[in-house]
Amino acid sequence: MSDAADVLISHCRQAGQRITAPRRIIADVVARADDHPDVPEIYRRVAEIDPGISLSTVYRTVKIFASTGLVERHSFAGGRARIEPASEIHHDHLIDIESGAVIEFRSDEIERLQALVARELGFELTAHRLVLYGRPLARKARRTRKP
Amino acid sequence: MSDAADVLISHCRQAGQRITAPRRIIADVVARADDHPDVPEIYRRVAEIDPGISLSTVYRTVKIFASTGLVERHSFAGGRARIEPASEIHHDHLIDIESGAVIEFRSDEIERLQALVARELGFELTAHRLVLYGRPLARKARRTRKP
DNA sequence: CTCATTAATGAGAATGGTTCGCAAATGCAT
DNA sequence: ATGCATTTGCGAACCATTCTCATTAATGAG
Repeated sequence: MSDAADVLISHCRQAGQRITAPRRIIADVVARADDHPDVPEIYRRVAEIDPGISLSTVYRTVKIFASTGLVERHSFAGGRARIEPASEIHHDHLIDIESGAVIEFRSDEIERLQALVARELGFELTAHRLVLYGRPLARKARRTRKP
Repeated sequence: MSDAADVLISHCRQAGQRITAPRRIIADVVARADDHPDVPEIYRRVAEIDPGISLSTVYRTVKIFASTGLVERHSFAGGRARIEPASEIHHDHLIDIESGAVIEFRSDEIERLQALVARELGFELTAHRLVLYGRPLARKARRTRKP
């Protein structure tokens, strides 16, 4: 049981939610996920630990976690929501269009400009979603192999 | 029949697609839409003109238009794809979290930084999606009513 | 203009993610 | 321990989207 999972369950308790076995397991699976799984995938992982837990419960629990802000629901592609444990530091995503891999990044400069743009439009920026799509550059100057 | 619709159908023809009555109508509805409707909504508008056109056909036709690049499919919120006729000049979107309204904007500065960030990560930026969410600022200096 | 060819359509079924409703099971304060 | 409100599991329901397939229609050749 990771500490991140502990944080999730303790927040649950503070929110007046009951701590149940399914929630512990789902918290653990979500907390240790580093690959932005969608809910069906989380369900698969949860099922490996306890096959009795229903898909509904996974959806419900993920929704609860998301409402505490400790877990984020993104929607990169076709409909399904992809989940990640929220980190203190905000980041955006870059999708490798060849492999589908999700790379996290952060640019304070871009963040700053976003707030600025929003303000110019007469809005207070409350959230944003930035996803870049890119093709890996031919890496001629790589230094992981000898020449 | 707007000229934008004409552009759509002529592109269709050039792509070897047949020009049919349903496609003409759907092209017209999409071309004159300025509010990012989703497909079911486009279907509703199409049905007002010709109730015989099926939802399947609307989906198929929108997909064709999207493949020509003349129409864009965004996914701002829960699952459904929202459609807009593509303009020459790229823009991003700001969502008014109170009204749900979609405001279009453009920031060359942000665009430039995105390409830069991608390159630093070892990618050639091929596309991006930026959506800002904001709350309207209290407009103290409004001048639409007298004091 | 007529035909044959072949793509497009309509209607409905199928899919896949997500939510709902409800009876049965369970956490938790007492 | 016990009662009761919260959760769960299961299946049905939903919604957007895609697929199937028989029927219809657009297009190019003659």
